[in-house]
Amino acid sequence: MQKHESTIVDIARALNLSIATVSRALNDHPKISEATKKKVREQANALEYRRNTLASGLRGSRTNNIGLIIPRVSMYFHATAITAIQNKLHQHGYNLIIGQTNDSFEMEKELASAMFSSRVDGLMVASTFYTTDFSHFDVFTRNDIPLVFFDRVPVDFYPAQVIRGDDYKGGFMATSHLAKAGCKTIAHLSGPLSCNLYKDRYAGYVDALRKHRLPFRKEWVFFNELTPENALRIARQLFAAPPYPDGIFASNDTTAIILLEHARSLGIVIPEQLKIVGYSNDPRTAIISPAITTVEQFPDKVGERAVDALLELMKGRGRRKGEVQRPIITAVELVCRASA
Amino acid sequence: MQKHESTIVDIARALNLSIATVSRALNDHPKISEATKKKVREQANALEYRRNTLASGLRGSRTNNIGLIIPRVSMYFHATAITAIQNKLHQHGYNLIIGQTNDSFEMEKELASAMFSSRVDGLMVASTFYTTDFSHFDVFTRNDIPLVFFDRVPVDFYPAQVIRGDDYKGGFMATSHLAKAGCKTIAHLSGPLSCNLYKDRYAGYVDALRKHRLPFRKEWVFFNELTPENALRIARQLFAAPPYPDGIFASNDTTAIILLEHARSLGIVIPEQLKIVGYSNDPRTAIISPAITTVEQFPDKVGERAVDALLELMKGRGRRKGEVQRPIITAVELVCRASA
DNA sequence: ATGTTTAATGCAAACGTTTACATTAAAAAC
DNA sequence: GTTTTTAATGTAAACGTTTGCATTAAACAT
Repeated sequence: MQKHESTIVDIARALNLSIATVSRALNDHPKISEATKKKVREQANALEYRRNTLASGLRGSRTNNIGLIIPRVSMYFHATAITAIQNKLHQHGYNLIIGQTNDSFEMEKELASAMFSSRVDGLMVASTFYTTDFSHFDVFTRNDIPLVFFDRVPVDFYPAQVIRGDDYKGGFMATSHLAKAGCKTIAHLSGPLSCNLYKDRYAGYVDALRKHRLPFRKEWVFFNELTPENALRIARQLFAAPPYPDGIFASNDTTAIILLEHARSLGIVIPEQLKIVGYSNDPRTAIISPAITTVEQFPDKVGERAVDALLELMKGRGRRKGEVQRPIITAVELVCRASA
Repeated sequence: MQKHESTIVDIARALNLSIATVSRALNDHPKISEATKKKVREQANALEYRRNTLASGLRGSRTNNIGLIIPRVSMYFHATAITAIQNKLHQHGYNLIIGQTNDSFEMEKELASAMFSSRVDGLMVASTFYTTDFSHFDVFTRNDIPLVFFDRVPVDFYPAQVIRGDDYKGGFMATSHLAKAGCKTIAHLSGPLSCNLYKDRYAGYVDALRKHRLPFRKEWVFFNELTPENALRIARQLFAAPPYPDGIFASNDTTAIILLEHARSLGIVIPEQLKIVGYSNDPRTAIISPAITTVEQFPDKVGERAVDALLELMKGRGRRKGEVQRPIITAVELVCRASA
């Protein structure tokens, strides 16, 4: 057996055909006779031939690889979205290259460059919390490579397709739910407003307060990154001394869980004395007791819509150059549980 | 500005140098003068040049891409492992290409082929539950492409590096813990024995029973795939009529959680009347009440060890051809909580 | 018979790098 | 002042495909 990976040249030699014919046969070109195609396919099998996608990508300027830049694959929302994305892309014959930023802006820049280097056919991005400058993606737009942002998207205008959940509505529903349940003093744990998610949820919170004629008090709103550490620190601060809030809208579930556990440890009874709403419908919220009311984002739908949008862009590539697409906003849903 | 992506040819033309010199300059070749390197780097920046990794991979037969084949990126263990893997690979200048099998054997074959096609420099695999034939990976071993299996690994001999947790010990510790806590009748929800994980945990279970002189009863051992549906079905079956088991060792946490919830709904008091131990230390086990005793597998360590092994293989590529590496077994730890 | 169409295949260039093997020019050695 | 060494750069082939443009041979039309 030959020692090197077999190529179409090997097949051509074995069958005494030209490499052009072999290439066409393998690509099911209409002008190649069925007999030849069959022979070629059989020989290819016998030699365990696999197309070298580097060579074919280089020549044909098409790699069938899609890049995905994402903060952390292990977060519930993203893990679920990835699954949907990968499945759908695979159906259409694409592979997925995943890069993880760990919410580092520098890493995001590096990854964008690396993705371009490997000539992905398209790129999907959920940016870091701190990305406000998106110019590292210019190389994609300039070279007309389809680019979609999903979930974490540019706050200011950037010429690329955007798919995101309806965070304003989510924030509004969550806060309204607390208000309707009788809460008078609703605190909000937001994240940095540089991120569209928190900005929109916060806006929903503010408007819901106004609608229900509840006071907005800035000492009950927090804008730190929603790490467990920060959550615990703020929980301590909130419950250091009365008056306590009687409702909390936390902009993510991890934070909601920590708040709940901390309040419980202080003997505060939930939902009687304190109501809590989280965001994302992380599996843990269903299991903790009392189970936490939260906002379902349908990460799989978001992922699928993002892929749809990307495929659409790839189809129309070249034509609609520079055309501005309007953002796609996906539905959210309040999941009512015992905590509120 | 030019319309096409810029290449080293563009740089060479702009500086009136040969493309060879430019290539060497960009690769920091020792024989190129500092002055030239500087000029080249500046021009590259100006033109927003990015190396085309297809071309360089084709020529140099090195892509800097590592493939990862995994059942589901959203499972806790794997999501965590991926994060560790990706971070560590990135430190060494590699990108990660992830393929998800959804535990389908057919998909695994397809993905293996696709990974080979894109000429990954190495491949990491956690196989499906049902993979017993590993011949679709032969193309890697035959072409001397580093291959490591982790977590879900071949049960029978296969000539590739293996990294796995100490599942036998995990099963043994879990069962012993129940026995020491006074359980006399310990059921075990295992998965299909075609998978090393379940096979080893089951073996640990059996040996622990023997050591503690407890009876083994085959009607209290189950080997179905550990889906939520199966878990619920078995839970109903176990508690349809007395005698009930007084301890259960579930081979995964999802199953343990469902058992716990079902038992609770029947009014069975945990841990007094029934003790439960799970496997994996899924975050949900810490949050449910009572919190579930489980086995920590340190997925990040497993991932890192797998990367270490892969990097090692890539270094020594060619030399130790055919040499058999012995499996690496990583530590596990019993996490004692209220459920047992 | 000769010209024309059609079907099947072949030739050779191109994609953007890397690298073995020159080549050149300047410096060093004699 | 010739030869030798050294440093810097250039030439051209190669990696494995794809594809525009032939070419060939057979089938058909005149």
